[in-house]
Amino acid sequence: MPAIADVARLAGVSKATASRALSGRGYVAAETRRRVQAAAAQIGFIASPDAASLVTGRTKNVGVVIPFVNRWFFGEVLEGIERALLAAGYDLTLYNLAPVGPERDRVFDFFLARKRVDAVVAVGVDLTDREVAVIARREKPIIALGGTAPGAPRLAIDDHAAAALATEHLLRLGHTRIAHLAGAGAGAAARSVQGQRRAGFLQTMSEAGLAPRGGVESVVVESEMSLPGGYSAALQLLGHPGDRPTALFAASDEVAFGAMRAAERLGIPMPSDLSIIGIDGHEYAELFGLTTIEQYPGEQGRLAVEAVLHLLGEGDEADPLPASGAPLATRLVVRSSTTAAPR
Amino acid sequence: MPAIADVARLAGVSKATASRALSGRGYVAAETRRRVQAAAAQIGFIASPDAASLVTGRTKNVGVVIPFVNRWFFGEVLEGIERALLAAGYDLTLYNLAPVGPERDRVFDFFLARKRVDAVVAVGVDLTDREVAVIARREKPIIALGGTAPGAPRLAIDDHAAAALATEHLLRLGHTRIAHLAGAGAGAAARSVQGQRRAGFLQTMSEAGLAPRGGVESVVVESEMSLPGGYSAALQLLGHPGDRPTALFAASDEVAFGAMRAAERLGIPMPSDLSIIGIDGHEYAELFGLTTIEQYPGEQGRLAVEAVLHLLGEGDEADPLPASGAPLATRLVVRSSTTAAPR
DNA sequence: CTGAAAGCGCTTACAG
DNA sequence: CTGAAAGCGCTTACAG
Repeated sequence: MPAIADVARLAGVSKATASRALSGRGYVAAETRRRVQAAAAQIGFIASPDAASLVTGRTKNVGVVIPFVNRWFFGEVLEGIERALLAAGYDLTLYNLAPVGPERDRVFDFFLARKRVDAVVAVGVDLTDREVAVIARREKPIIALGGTAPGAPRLAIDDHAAAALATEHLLRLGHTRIAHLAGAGAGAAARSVQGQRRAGFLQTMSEAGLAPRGGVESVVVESEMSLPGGYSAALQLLGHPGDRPTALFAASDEVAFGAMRAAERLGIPMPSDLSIIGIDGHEYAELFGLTTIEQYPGEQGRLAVEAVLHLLGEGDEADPLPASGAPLATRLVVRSSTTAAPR
Repeated sequence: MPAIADVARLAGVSKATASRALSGRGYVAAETRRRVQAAAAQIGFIASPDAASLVTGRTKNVGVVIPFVNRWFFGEVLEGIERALLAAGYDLTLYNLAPVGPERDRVFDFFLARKRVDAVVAVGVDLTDREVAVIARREKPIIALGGTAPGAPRLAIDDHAAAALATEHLLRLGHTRIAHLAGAGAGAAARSVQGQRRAGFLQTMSEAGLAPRGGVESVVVESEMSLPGGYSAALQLLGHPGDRPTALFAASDEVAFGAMRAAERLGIPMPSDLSIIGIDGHEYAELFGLTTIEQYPGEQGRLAVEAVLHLLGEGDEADPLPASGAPLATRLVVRSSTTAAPR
């Protein structure tokens, strides 16, 4: 492995000059720079990032904390982050951790407590004060995407508004018996993504004078935010004899797909007897004719990286923190899964 | 940020002793070790991995090259790798790169050419000789999982055998008009995963005396290995008037789901008029009643890490390279999507 | 069992 | 514009 000393020797300059010529920082005569670059290319020199980190204090590495990799939203976000980071010459260190458990503590107390990353972006996870403190103590910026991190900049869609919009869409179609397939923990964690969606639904319903007679539990069913989760929740909800809802607002498209599957299984004609709307804009949504509130996780990942780089002082210092404050883009896309309420 | 010198001072020992006490390498009196550990804990010292790498030459970091994150197989593998790496105290640096393109070159010529990772595991990607050489020159071991890397240890299921088994299953059910929904490039890249599956299908068919009259193109359709890919390929295949196949062997479960969707759309009753089998054991397979050849990507990821750690000399040197040579586990799981051929 | 010294491969003031 | 020197934070022979 050639070191910078080898380059310097070959180019007939000092290590300092070689370093300046290669990094582009500091003055170097054009001719000298060319000679150094040629020498580096000739022996295949590539600077050791670890050695550089040691003195600059910058690792050019960003940690990404994410609970899933194999759910559409998370996978898209991750790909978006990776693409943007790579383009900026940064590495991505992945911390894929279960929502709770000993692994999570280990990631925060050991992995992220070291000086291996310059910043962390937390995707779809609610960080505790303690977890934020661990990272803040190392003076590393945090960006929360989707989830929450107390005191950290947050990039997210307005989940409450998205849920309200989805619910409005169903109301306008004349539905009154509407149920919500919520994410697990929606009732308990009010500020979480699933909590906000549930709240947006309930508020819109009650503003329409449709407070549920049987209590909230009669119109909100929680399940894992996945296709199988939606399937089993919908199976219970729709299979129960009695006042079956005519419309379902699913907390995610994957949950909606599961619900569609359950309705098929139960022989409920769609959309005539059952309308379904989701949130996400999943890549399969078009194929399944699912009406949904689209969001753009790949782009969200890119924005998160932009914010991170800004916080790290890369690029134009003058620019404000991108997307700070304003909620991220969403769009209602109406397809065949929603129609007028049966009469 | 406390450094090891701070710990040493507080514990009243030298940096060398502090280092030995904390790392567990070298002799340290039990009492001294306790004192050092207490001091480290007191000031929240955690060794800088970069500084350690510089002298040990080990980064405790593994690079993962993977073309997708958001396809079931790849997502599962990634989670399996991450879990195993974390457990071993290693970081995972993600290189999610498009199958071809300038980004790919950049990853190999810059990112992986540096001394930032100890090893790389390449998932579902066929590395060129040049790419392997870049990494080998840095003396970093490579493990290929699913794809191929010339000269590197390979972990994979026997794709040819899996395809043969799937085809056999359909043949035994009396099907003779069987088509294969292959992955893109299956015909061109014989040694790739999709190429092997295609070959296994064709060989089994011809051994059964069922060489296609219309040429290979009449029974093999290539598409992207995704649900939408399978959908559009199957739509073409099944929508065409004439001798419609009675069974489909899809190169992956996601392709199979797409085909099921296409059949529904075309009003073809399943499984009575059309049997479908896939490969993967996708988490949705059970829900959709899909017969498939299961594989276990999470476990495969774990095995890949085991192999990497072994190559890096961690753990028992005596153990042989895990799973070297022998193909990884698969299992035929019969569900409702396959049945006897219509007569 | 412990410490002083050297060194891993860079970059950055500081002189000149 | 360039070089000598110091130093980032560790670990590892080498003495003792």
